[in-house]
Amino acid sequence: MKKTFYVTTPIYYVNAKPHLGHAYTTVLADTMNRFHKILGEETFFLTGTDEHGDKIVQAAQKAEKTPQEYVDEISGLFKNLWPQLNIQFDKFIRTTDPDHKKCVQRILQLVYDKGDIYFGEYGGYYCFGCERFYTEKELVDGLCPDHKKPPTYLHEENYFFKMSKYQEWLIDYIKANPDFIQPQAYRNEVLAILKEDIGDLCISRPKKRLKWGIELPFDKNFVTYVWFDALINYISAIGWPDGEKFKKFWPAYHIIAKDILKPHAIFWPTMLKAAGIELYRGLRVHGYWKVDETKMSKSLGNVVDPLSMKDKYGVDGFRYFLMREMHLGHDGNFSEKNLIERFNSDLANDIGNLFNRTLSMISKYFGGILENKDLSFEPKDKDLIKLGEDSLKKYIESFKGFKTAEGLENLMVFVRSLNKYIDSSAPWTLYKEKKLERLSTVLWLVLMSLKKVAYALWPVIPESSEKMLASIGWENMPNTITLEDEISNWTPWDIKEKLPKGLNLFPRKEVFKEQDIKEEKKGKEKQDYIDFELFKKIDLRVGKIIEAKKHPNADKLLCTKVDLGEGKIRSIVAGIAEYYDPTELVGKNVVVVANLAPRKIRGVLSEGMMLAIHTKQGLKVLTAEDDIEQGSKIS
RNA sequence: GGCGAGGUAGCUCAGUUGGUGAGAGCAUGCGGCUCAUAUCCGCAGAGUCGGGGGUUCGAGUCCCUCCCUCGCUACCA
Repeated sequence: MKKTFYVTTPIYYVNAKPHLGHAYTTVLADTMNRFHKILGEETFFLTGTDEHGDKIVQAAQKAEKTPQEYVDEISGLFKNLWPQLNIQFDKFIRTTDPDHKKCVQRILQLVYDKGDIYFGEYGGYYCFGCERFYTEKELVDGLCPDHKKPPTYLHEENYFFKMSKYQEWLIDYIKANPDFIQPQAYRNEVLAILKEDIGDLCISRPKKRLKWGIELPFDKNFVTYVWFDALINYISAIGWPDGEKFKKFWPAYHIIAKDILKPHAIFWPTMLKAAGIELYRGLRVHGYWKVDETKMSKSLGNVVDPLSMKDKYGVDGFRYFLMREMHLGHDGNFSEKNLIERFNSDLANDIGNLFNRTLSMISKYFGGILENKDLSFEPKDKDLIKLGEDSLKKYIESFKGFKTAEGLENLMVFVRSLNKYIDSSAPWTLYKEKKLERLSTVLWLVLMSLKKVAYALWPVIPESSEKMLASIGWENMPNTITLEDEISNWTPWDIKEKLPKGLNLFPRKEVFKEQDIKEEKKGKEKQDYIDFELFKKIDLRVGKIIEAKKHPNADKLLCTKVDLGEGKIRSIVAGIAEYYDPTELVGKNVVVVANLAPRKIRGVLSEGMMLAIHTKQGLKVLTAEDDIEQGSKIS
């Protein structure tokens, strides 16, 4: 039976336009999918959209549409975008698909019947504007990121998944399967998270507040929330439990960005375990693309939309850069300058020119057809063959590990050596000296090498790869021979028609001028400052401490009452218990950030921040002279 | 504050269990070729391998310490 390969991207939330990050993840998945195709495997590639939740409902209202109309529209944007990047998915799943909903409910019921879902109380920060809970991490400076207002702490009853029950098992599993989560750094991170109590997972929302979701099969008053909906797409898409595709393709490789590591590395395996479903095969985690901010600054007038890069440099130029420049697990830096340099050196100068010069010679010396197929290799030819096979093998190994940058570098070693080989063989001299037999051997060897290079590049730059293969008279497109077999296949093929005189797939691009680079540097220096407007936003005031006591539930914190002369007394929690006795603080005039967002600290509300000086001896609260009026503004 | 990952040529990165003068590509400079997209090939310069200390006959590679970056986390606010 054919080996199978199943790869997924996350399903993308339909409240935002696709950006560079989405594009990278999906191109990587497509590249991996195509790579396994040319390894001769039967593959399946899933992507899609995540369409439930409040944010969608609100966005729909704004657009004066029903949620369904709204998600239909945005989901379509994603679905139609990918083909423009030559991304060929096998299925595009939407969490509003009826099949998906049924599948989610079936799994919920299964886990519920098993006793791993219970009803309990939930408390969290709730924003009435958004009609949703936020985790502390999602809050920006203690405020709802959308409404910039402090959330309210609410209790309500909900359903929970007994995730903690599987914590020990998961630790053992990850330790026993080093390949399960990669790269290593993220595996370590997951193990670190698992050292602490992961708790149980709240999986529902009452319908009275959220209707746009999948109803719990065992309680009509609730819908499921986020993870029991979203993660299950990976198996609902292929027809769990009885579907043929599920039987054939599961388990999958999941590609994700590092921001959703925890749900995929912890929630999802425990969910699968609880449902008695085989775990996924591997999780592959990549970093972020940083986009050079100065390039995007308005003052320079050179704002760059990364997706427009494909229009400027072609789909393949863009895809190549993404795959070549991002080292799996690390953050990458996206800049047009780097893209141009990479495009010119690898694609235009090395690969493109190599194809062009070879075709040109075959055309000039043999009228476009290499007839002599009776080749005899000299030692230097055999060296080239050895080197080519080695580099292609390394390429395959790297790609199997999702390390595209490393793989492409290995392939470039072969490409460079081909340019060297042409130079040292000097076909133009052979031609002058009429050594036509040797000349045809040299050109065949280069041509056969080019076939391998073009073939190996198909996963990354499919369109160009196909053009390259066609240009050298090899019309048998991928799937007729596996890449691994092709590596050691050094037999000439029939060239039926004259090969073209040249092939200019990647015309060189203009390099950035020095001027631009200097301006870029100038912009960078500016970033180290904050502007005056920003400073003005900070409201510093003098306040008198009228009461101070230890925090009931924390060693390092003091709870104080501070009078800012505004008619009400503020409660401020300060992390200075190690340095001050509560009594010695009372009566002091201190400096307070008056407009800092309120926040609960270990259960006590803090409505401001007391400034303090970090001295070698410890913290010293910044004080003002005693006769200064409370509420005085500092600037 | 704790844990983890890093800090190697201008840039992106390799450097096996410590051992011949520290590497590759890109970028820079010089030279060569002419089939080719001013492309290709060769040569060269450049690095106190984050700082300091230690173990060792010998350390980028082990130990300690400090500094910096990133991630996670916390009784930071």
